[in-house]
Parts: sequence; C-alpha cells; structure tokens
Amino acid sequence: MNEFTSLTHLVKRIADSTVRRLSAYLRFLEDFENRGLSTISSEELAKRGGTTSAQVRKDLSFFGSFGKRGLGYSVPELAGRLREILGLGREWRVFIVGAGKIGAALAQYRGFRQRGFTILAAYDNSSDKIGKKLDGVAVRDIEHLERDIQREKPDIVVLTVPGDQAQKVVDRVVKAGVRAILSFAPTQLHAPADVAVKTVNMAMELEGLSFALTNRD
Amino acid sequence: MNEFTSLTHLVKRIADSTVRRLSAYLRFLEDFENRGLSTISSEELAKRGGTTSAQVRKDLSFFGSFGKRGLGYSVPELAGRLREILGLGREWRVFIVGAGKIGAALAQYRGFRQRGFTILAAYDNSSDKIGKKLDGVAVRDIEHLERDIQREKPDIVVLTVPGDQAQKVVDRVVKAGVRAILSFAPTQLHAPADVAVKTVNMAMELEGLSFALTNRD
DNA sequence: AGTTGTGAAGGTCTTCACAGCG
DNA sequence: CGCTGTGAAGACCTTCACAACT
Repeated sequence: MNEFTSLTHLVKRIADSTVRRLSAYLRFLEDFENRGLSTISSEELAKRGGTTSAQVRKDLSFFGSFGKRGLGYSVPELAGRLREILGLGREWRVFIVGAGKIGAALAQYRGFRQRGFTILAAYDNSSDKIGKKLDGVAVRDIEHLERDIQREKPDIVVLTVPGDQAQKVVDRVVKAGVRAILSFAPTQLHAPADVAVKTVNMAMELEGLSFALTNRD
Repeated sequence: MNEFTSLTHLVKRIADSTVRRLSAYLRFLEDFENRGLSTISSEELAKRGGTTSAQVRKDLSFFGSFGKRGLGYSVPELAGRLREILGLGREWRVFIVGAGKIGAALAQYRGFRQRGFTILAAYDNSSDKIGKKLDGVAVRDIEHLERDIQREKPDIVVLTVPGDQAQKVVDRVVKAGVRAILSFAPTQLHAPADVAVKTVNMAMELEGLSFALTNRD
C-alpha cells in the first residue's frame, strides 16, 4: 500500500479499536500542533495514548506510509491525513432527537462544532419544549421528523429519548433515509447493516465498574 | 466449573466485551421477568442482544452452568446470577465531580438509583454552583474533595469536568483512595493499574460515525 | 544511528459443532 | 428430541523483531 491508496476502497476491514485510536492520535497531534512542535515519533504518540509504538505504526499502515524513517511523523501532515481518514474534512449535519437533560447537554457541547458537526435542530414530543431553544438550537415537534429529514438531509441522528421509545425512533429515521445514529438510550437497538449505530450506555459502563470492583484478586 | 464456583477467584480473565454482554442480557431478563415469562433459551437472548447463541452460552460458562439442557435458563434464576456476577447486590456510593450540564444530566438519571448506585454529592469549583442543588444532589466545594472522600468513602467517581482538568482530578481522587472512575472528558486518562477507569468519549463516537459514513463501499 | 513499515508469531475472542444431559 | 456446555477451529487483533530507509 502506498501514499496514493484511495481511502474509498480499503483493502482490509478496519477494526473499531483502530478507528478509536486514530481519533485519540489526532487529539494528541492537535495538542502538539498548538505547541508548535513539528515532528513526533510513534513512541511518543503511543505513550500519550496508552498503547505501544508498534500498534501506532500498524494502525497507520492500513492507510499508507506517512512517516520518515529515522525521524518520525510530521505533526501537521499526519494530523491532516488523520482528519482525511476520519472524514473530518467536511461538515456533518446532525439532528438531536429528544430534548431532555442529555439532549440539552449535547446541544451546548463545544466538541461538536469544533470537529465540523453542525446541529441543525432538536426534536421532542412535549409541547413545553417545542418552539423553545436549547442553547441556541431550535426544538421542533417530533411530528415533523420525517419531513425535515427529507428536506434537510441530516447525516447523523443523535438519540436522547427514553429507552422505551428509542427503537421506534430508529425505525422512523432509518426509513426516512438516515444512515448513522448515536444513541444514549440504555437499550439494544436493531437497524439494517448499512446503518452505522453507536450506543453510549451509561448503565453498562457503571456495571462494568461494579464488576471490576467486585472481581478483584 | 460448577454452581459453587466462587466469583472471587475467577480462573480466566474476563473480557470487557463479555461483561458488556452480561449487562445487556440482564436487561433483557428483567424485561422477561416483568412479562412473567419463566424460561428463556440462549437463542432468544442472542436475538435480542444482537449476538449468537454460542456466544451467550460461552459468556455464561465462565461463571458456571446455569441452564437446563433441553429447556433453557430460568429467567429469575439467571437474572439473580447475573446481578451477583456484576456485583449489583449491594449499594455503590458515587461522587460526581463537575456540576456542568453533563453532571446535571447524570444527577437526574434514574438508571443510577435503579441499579443501586447512590449519588452522595456533586463537586464544582464555581461559587455560582456551590451550595445549590442539582436535582436533589448537593453541590459542594471541590476544595473539600479529599476530605469528603476520606469521610464518605465513595466507591466510584463520575468525572464531568472539562478535559484540561480531568487528569488533575484523577490524580487527586486516586491519591485519596478511589479505585473506580467513569469519565466523560474527551481526553486519555492515566491511572495506576489497580484503578478501574472507563471513559465515555462523545467526540470519539462521532468520529467513528464520520469514519463509517466516509469509508463505505 | 534512529525510526518506520511490515511479515510472522503470539494471544485473545468468536464461532463451530457435537457430546452430554434433561 | 432439544438445548446446554465446551473443546477445537477459525477469525481477528496485538506484539515482536528486523529489514529498509533517511
């Protein structure tokens, strides 16, 4: 694989864990960029990311050869490559469905905008919330969800509705054409294979800690 | 391995993915319990959890033999076993550090109490917030964090401070004796090996979706 | 000399497939 | 007969170790 390899037909399926690490590397590189440093070795990236230098080089090798032997990686170049690989060179349009506390917390989250994720609108079924604003984001009637998806073509739907309504909303937005969902509902969601679904499940994380605390040697 | 196997000296290290699935199985079993169903097969559990029946049986087999051949699993019995395995048979004491929007969303999250996680207090460094309540949870001065950890012995600290303060807080609470942390900061945290750290990183999840949307066939 | 890029080895997790038991 | 429990096989991911290059 060389530097001209197109990202649009990857030879190998890329592991989720690899993508998560690339995301982490990018964050460190941006730190380095801000501090004006110009090169970095796989060893330094590894130390920050809690992994090994071999892992860093392997992760990057799936996408090309970005380093210089004996020197390391150019910080701005590698950051640029990672942004390109992760698809961060464009705007991603986001709808938030569910204007409760978590929806509100996300609406004001600066990380979205910083990375090119634009929140177009939020949706709710409560008349108390419809028509109001959530940190500058308009809350609309969930009745109009399908219509608005067709009109405004969001790329990603962030789901912050109660668990018992989550699957219903997934079915609706998938039918309307959405192909990526980030859910905060504590339920297993089912969607067609061509829809990317990520779930952040607080209950599961807490139980993971409970397990870890319980099963110590 | 038989039903008397002690959970306190597991033969094998249990994979994180296994623990996450156990957590999911428990949720389905509670659903089944509420509907009054008495037995369930590995196949049914698998369908709900988006996995395979072999995976379900393998996951459970690390902890014992809970099923009846030809029949399946007793719903209440298996639910009880999973609660025991996950360490949910007791109260877990939680401090929230960071009383911003995410901290507030967590303070009101019902899932905590339902599973035996009791939020004792929240901490912040802003005088606007100290002394106020966050959905019934008192907000205290972060100055008193170490003193209060020693007094009230929380099992888990939930971290919802800005990224640039997260590592500092980790160092403080670890030094004060905390052995489990759930962080919402978008940074890599470093802690000793005997401290369980889970990180929920929104930025990473979004970038995972961006990658998935970008690298389709 | 120093660091990358990568086949090969090693380790972990998932799936298979069937013996064993109810 | 049906479904579990589990070794063995297979797939996947990480680590090793070194040739290749600057």
